[in-house]
This record gives sequence, structure tokens and C-alpha cells, in this order.
Amino acid sequence: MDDLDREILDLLRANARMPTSEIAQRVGLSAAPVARRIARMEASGVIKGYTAIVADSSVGEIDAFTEIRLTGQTDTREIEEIARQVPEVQQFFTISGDPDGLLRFRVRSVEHLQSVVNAIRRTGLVAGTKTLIVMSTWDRATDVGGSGREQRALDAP
Amino acid sequence: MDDLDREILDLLRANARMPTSEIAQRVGLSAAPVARRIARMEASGVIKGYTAIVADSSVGEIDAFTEIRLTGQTDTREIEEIARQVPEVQQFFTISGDPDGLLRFRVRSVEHLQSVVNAIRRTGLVAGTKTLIVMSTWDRATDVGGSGREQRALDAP
DNA sequence: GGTGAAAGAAGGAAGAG
DNA sequence: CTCTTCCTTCTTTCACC
Repeated sequence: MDDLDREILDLLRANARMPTSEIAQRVGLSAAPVARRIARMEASGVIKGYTAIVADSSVGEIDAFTEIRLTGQTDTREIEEIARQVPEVQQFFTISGDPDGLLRFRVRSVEHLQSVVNAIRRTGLVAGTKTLIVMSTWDRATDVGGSGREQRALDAP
Repeated sequence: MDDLDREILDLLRANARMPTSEIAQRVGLSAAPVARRIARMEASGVIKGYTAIVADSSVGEIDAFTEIRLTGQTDTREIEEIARQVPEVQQFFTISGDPDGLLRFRVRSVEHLQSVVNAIRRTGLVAGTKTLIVMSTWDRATDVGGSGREQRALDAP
């Protein structure tokens, strides 16, 4: 993991479908070593995957978050069990503090939302939930003009 | 937007780097119409982009969410202004209810986290913040075994 | 939506620094 | 040990049916 790897990661975060040859050109290498670096990062788990960012509303779906508070004796790792039981859950985050976790899911309607929230409660693992319905989303990685380095302003703490 | 488009979306969500030829094979079409459909969805804004999912901890970064409550007179669309002023912000979500928004960002350290939270407060747009530090993440789209259709359990409300 | 040809990208092998 | 340069194979893209 050197600076070149981090540059490659930034470019892939901005556009996961960017050809290796273009990445190579931007970081000042030829294509072969870039491909090898990407393969290495995929194998080592630094890169967990590539995904398309879809405007849920244009597919007629609702994007929502549910904060969950686990029951006293529940290990935070059991949040995975909720995701397993509720197939609408797309992502979860284990949180240090309050709440204990954040679930993100997509539903087709408000009725469907209700049934998903109830399914989460029915797992018996959660002491309480609070659901946040997303009205709009924005992502720097895919925003226009965001074409590389300016996406990582992590240099100035 | 027909069922074929939705299948293609599912496959791209699961693996944005999947070759068009393989998508074509899975949905039972040839490569050319699949490429046309993807291009159309990109142009119409259904597909907003493609991104790599990176294990932040392996890059030595902290992933965090901050719930924000806006000051009384602030339009929810001004959350965009916060993202513009605080370059560490990677994503934001406009929420219906309480809180008004959710910001997601990456930082290098706890000190850096503090400075970002303060930068958010300093915008003058927020009445309050609550920050959630992510300990672990999971994403169905990139989870092993998630190879297509079973990711969309949206059929049974 | 399918087909076929041209342009381009990916992956592998050999060699230079 | 890592980058570069080819070379082959596969993919994408564009014409047109």
C-alpha cells in the first residue's frame, strides 16, 4: 500500500469502470503493473468490490436507513444475522456508541417499508429502531467535476 | 425501464466491472443491446456512476456518519453547501423527519474527525450534530454468494 | 434485438533496470 | 522485485440487417 495504490483506489472510487489503461496513464505507469496492483488489492481485501450507483427513485424504490439499538445481551456482530433474515437490507454498519448499528435498505412502497421495519423488530435482536427515509442522495465519487485528486482532502487534518 | 433493465442494474450493482458480454449471457441477450441499455440508463441518470468499495480501515482511515439537524430557516437543499465546504464529506442523504440529513465521510484520525465535525458546525447551517463511528461494514451487493437475483427480495411486501 | 468487422482493452510472457 | 514492451485473446463499439 503505497501512494500509487492510493491514487489507483481514488480513481476506481470515482469510476469503477475506468479502463486499466486510463488509470495507468493518470498515475504515470503502464497498464500491466496497474492491473497487478488492482489484482493484489482485490485479493488482499482492500478492494471489496465494485458497484453501480443507481437512482433508486427512478426505479420506483425508496431508500431508507434504520438505526438499531440492540438488546442488552446481543453482540454487535449479530447485526449480520438481521441482514441475513431481512433480504431487503443492502448494507449495514456496526457503530461505536448509540445507536449500535445502521441498516440501509430499499423498498417498493411505504407498506413494504413498514413490513421491513417489523421484520427487523421481529428478529428479537433489537431493542428499538428509528427509521430515516432518504429524500435525496449525493455522492462525491460520482459527482461531475470530481475527476481524481480533489476527492481526497485528507491531507489537512 | 423494463424487467431486463432491472436485471442488468442488479448485476451491475453486484459487480460494476462485469463485462457487458457476461451480463448479456446472464440476461439472455447479446452484448450489443445490453451495451445500448446501459448507455441509455447512464444518459437518463438511472445509473449515476460506478464505484469501488474499499475497506477504509486497511487504508488507515475512519468511516463515520454525522446526523445533522439544520437551523430553523435552512432549506434541506443547503446540505449540499456543507458537502461543498467540507471536502472530507463523501456522501450525504437528505432525510424526511429527524434528523434532517446524514453526512458520511472518511478521516485519517480521531483528531481529524474532530476537525471535520467542527467544520460542519462552523458552516452555521446546522443546529446540532451526532456522529456515529463505523466499526465494520457489510454490503450485500459485494457479499460472496450474492450473484444476482436473490439480492432483490422486493417481490414480497 | 441481432450480426459482423474494426478498434481497443485485458492478461500473460519475456526482458531491462 | 517492479516496470516496460510486446503479443494474443477477449471485449467493446459501430456500422447495418
